Amino acid sequence: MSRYDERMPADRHIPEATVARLPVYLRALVDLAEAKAATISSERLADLAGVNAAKVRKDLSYLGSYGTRGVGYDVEFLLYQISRQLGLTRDWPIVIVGVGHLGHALANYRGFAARGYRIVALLDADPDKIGERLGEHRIRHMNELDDVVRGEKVAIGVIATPAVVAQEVADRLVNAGVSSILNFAPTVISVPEHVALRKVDLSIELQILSFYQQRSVNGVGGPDLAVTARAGAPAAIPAV
Amino acid sequence: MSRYDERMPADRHIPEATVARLPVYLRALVDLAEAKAATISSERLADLAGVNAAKVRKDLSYLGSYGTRGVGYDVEFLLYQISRQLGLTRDWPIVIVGVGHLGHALANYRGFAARGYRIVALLDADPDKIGERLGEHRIRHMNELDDVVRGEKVAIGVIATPAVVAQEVADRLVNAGVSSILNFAPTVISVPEHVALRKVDLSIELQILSFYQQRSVNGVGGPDLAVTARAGAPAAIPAV
DNA sequence: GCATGTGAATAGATTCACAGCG
DNA sequence: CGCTGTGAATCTATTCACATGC
Repeated sequence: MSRYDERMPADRHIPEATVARLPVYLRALVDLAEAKAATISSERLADLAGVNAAKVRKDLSYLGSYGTRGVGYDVEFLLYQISRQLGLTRDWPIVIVGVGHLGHALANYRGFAARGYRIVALLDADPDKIGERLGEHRIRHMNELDDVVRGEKVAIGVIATPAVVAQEVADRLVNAGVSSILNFAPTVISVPEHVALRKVDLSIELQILSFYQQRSVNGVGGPDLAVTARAGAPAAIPAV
Repeated sequence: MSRYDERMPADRHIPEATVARLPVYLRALVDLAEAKAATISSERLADLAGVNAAKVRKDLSYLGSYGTRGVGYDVEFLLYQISRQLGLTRDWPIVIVGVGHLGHALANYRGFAARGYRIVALLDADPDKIGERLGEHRIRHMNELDDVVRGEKVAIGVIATPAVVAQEVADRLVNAGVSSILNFAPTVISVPEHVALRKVDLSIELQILSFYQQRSVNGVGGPDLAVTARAGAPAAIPAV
């Protein structure tokens, strides 16, 4: 803490596109910190994040004037600021609903715990799965959803069920008090305005690729999906 | 075929944001076709896709003038046109590299086969896994990557390895001739210009949610992540 | 009459280019 | 001098609103 409260919050409005890139910068900063780098320039951070330097500077400027002209950004300081913005300085209890292959993968994903996302329950509707152990969790029945969410003050729900039940699960999560949902089910779900929703859809990503693939074969002007060379990188992940 | 060649291709430039929505429209159309709907208005399709009607019309207009004023769009016809644009009328051999929990989930994901994405090989570097059966596949060793890609004319590679080896795998895929990559490894990878790249990053999505979650708790203006309202919760029809 | 298709208007994101400052 | 921070310019996407045509 100590040295980090010198400068203050800065609650400007941060553009959505910027928010989506903060986790990428964060990851690069974690690597840099591990490599004992003290400072980093926008140029180099841009390389690591696969974007260009102007974008890095503009993005970071929304958080505040955290750099030093002629020098760059202090790695530890920036790391802390971005973590704080992303809410990673606190603990986020989450539930995963649907423990099929994907649910399994999510439950085992180490990137969650590492960032403060603590799985408090794995829920499934299949009686055969109830009780099954998975890491440090036992799979519990869907009808415990309400108790778990309320009891553990779960704010984020992850849906990894089949498409048919996804909307129903979303409704139950929202009713129980969840206010952010990450949906992996391959279907559109709708939630009330006050609930934040993001989706991850595997087959959609492939379809986007085959669109451009096909185009490039046909010689019709390619996309700008490709990376700028061997340095800059990924393209925009469209809205959702 | 027959009736579908009446009108022609229309190779306008299609905006990236539009391309990303076509698979969503497609899924809605598949459901509609199964439900025997003959035509669909932009209004209703918008509901099913979770967007607004103006966007649907603008998006579809990039493909051509495929609707009928006063009536709407012919479901089957539009279904075909979008499939064609997305390259789903052909077969896409893909390889999945990295068969951990996520790779398993991907290998078992039914949405791939359904759309013409045919898994031709599952590759892993871990000797213990080689030979293991998984659905109709045996896991093969990474060093067969080149042969498989060339032999089966694989255009799309899926990376589901740990972050540390992702760049190396990407390089090998590109060298072998793959020209589209879907990256699930939690790291930025870079590829040559002519290769299309998309990424799916689970922990980034959670971080984006906790950003907004935190903001809403603090009362700082929320995002527009949430869906329009409670409007059209799609009809329950499995598929996709 | 009714829903599409589309120019025009608006909003949002990216990039440029350079002043400002350590 | 070097690198940040940021207005201004540009590019992309969304939304509006209505003429168009079945």
